Amino acid sequence: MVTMSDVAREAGVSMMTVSNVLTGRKRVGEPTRDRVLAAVESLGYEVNLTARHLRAGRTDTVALIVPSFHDYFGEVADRIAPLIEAGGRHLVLERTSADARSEMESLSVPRLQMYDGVFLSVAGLGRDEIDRVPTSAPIVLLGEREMPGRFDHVRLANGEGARLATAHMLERGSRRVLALGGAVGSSAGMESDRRAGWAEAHRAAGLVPDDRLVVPLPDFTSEAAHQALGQVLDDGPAFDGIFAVNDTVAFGALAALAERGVRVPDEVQLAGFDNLDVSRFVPPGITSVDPGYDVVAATAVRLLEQRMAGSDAPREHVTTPVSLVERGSTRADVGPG
Amino acid sequence: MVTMSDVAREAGVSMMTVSNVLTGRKRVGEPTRDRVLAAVESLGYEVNLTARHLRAGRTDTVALIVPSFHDYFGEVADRIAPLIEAGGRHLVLERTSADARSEMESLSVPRLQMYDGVFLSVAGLGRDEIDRVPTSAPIVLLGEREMPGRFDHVRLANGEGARLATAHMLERGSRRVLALGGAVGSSAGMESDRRAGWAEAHRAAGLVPDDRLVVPLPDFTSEAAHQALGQVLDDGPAFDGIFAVNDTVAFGALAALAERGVRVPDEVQLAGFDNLDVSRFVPPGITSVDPGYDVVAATAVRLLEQRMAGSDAPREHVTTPVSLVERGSTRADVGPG
DNA sequence: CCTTCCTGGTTTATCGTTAATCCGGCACGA
DNA sequence: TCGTGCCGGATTAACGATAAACCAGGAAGG
Repeated sequence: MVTMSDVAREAGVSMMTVSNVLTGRKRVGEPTRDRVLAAVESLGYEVNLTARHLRAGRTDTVALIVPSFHDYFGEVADRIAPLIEAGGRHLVLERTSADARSEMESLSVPRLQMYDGVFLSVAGLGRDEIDRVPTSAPIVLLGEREMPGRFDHVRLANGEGARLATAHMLERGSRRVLALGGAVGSSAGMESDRRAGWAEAHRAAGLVPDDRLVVPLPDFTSEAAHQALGQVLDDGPAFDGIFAVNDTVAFGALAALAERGVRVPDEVQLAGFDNLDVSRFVPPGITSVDPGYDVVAATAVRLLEQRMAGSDAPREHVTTPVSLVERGSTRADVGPG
Repeated sequence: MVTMSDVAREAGVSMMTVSNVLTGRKRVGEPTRDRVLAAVESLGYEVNLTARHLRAGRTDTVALIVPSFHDYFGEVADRIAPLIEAGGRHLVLERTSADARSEMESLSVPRLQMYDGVFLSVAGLGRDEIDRVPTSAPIVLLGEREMPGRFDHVRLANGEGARLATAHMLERGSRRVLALGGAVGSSAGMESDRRAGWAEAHRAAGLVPDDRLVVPLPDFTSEAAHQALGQVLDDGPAFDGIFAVNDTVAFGALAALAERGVRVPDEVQLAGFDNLDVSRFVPPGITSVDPGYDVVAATAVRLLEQRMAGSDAPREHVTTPVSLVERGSTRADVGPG
């Protein structure tokens, strides 16, 4: 590896002069600069960023650490990246998950400290892991869990989104809306928020939420939803609407319905959450709660940059608004039933 | 920031002893170890990875640098991550793209050298950028471009996949299969490979490929496909099958067909490429070419680890096999027409 | 009793870069 | 003529960790 001192020797100057030429932080005479540049060129020198980072005490890099790059977080990442770049920093992504050991690993404090700032999704994390993370580092939590106040936190208006979607289907004639992927217990997660919204919409419509309409899922995949809904269709309670906890789950539901010839939205209305790009195109178009990705991204970046700038203002917990995008999977008008 | 020397002072030992306790690389007496650990605990010391990396000359980190985290690369990333972790290293993702400046940025040699190894997708890159990358670093290219032999390279059997899908539809009664997202010119990219396979299937079936059936797209998004296919349906050549350059494009096509009441697969068969998870669930199930993600990932990781181990064996260019997954969007039997 | 070896630890030097300081000259104003 | 400044550049000293060499003291062996 060719280092700065090689260049310095080749050009007959000191290392500092090479550094100054390359960073432009101090004035260097024309002829000297030329000799340095020539040496750089001929030796093929490239600065060693690790060394620079050590010296500088920062990495100019921000990490987004999420359980999966798909769907929701993929969309968020796409929005955050340009904002971070605009701030002169660099964004990298890491996954939690894989196995438990490597989850600890990527959340280890030393690793977090390699970054000037971190967006951390707490979706799949235990409370213990989070409690081990020191408050000192600039960290913004993304996610739906109720979290200790120690960190800035951006979350969606999950309850409101679920309420919007469910109310919409109730308005359009549904009477028994399944909550697909709802949590039956009272765990403090995204799914319980969404379930609360589902229940609230029922009550607002003068209906009593029926717990048998809450269908839990082992995970929020299409496959799990496909299986579970198949079961319900075969020998579960009757229903005429589905609020899926997210769009991926909605696709699984769509497949189960199609297999049994159940027409959407005529017999069953369907709404999801996340408003994925593909949801717009999958016939008949999946009605979905839009998380307002741009706002989520902008808010998260604002909080993080504030923290990276050294602010010790009180932590903020921001809930960003959501909206309902109506498509063909729910009825445009109140149906006959 | 609390450093190792703080710990050493607190414990009344030398820095090396602290280091040895923490890394376990040398034996340390029981009472000394206890004092060190106590000091670590009380000061909240955490090792500085940047410094360790500088000293060690490696980062134990591998990067996957791709144009987007969606779809194909999202799937690949999911498969590569555990394999890299299993090798005791850490995987991070970066995006090329954003703007041109930051594209250069993330591909700059200094940045690449921060990683022990790099998977690089050349999808959106100019030849110039690639030529600037030195061969010395362990780099495995992922992608469909014809690339200089300087790098290890994993690519899909694109032509074969397109041929499989097209032949399948021709067998099942289609006579005029659209190539949606094919390149009309002879640019050396994935789309031209796929188009070649499309043409070959036609010839093998005794048909003359009709260039008017090749529909170029500005980009491979659902929206672009939706627009373009709408145009074709309104006043383009007649067709009874669609080979979409990827599944995302296929979704756009599906929407355009549905809007006009064209039945799939009865009137038009549809096949895509990538076999995304969702393609299995979107009614009627999208027939798709499966890229064999596991093989792609395993091959790429094998090549990179070889290179990281210092091998200077000749570069390998591996083409991994694909397979066709038949679903409801193509006909199970030859139809009446 | 002296050499040899081991144990548990310290000292020294270095990874590659850069902030801060220092220094020799030359120009310029008083 | 002598400060006073400035300019271009060199020296010094870190950033935080660790490999390698070194060393004190006791045990073992002859």
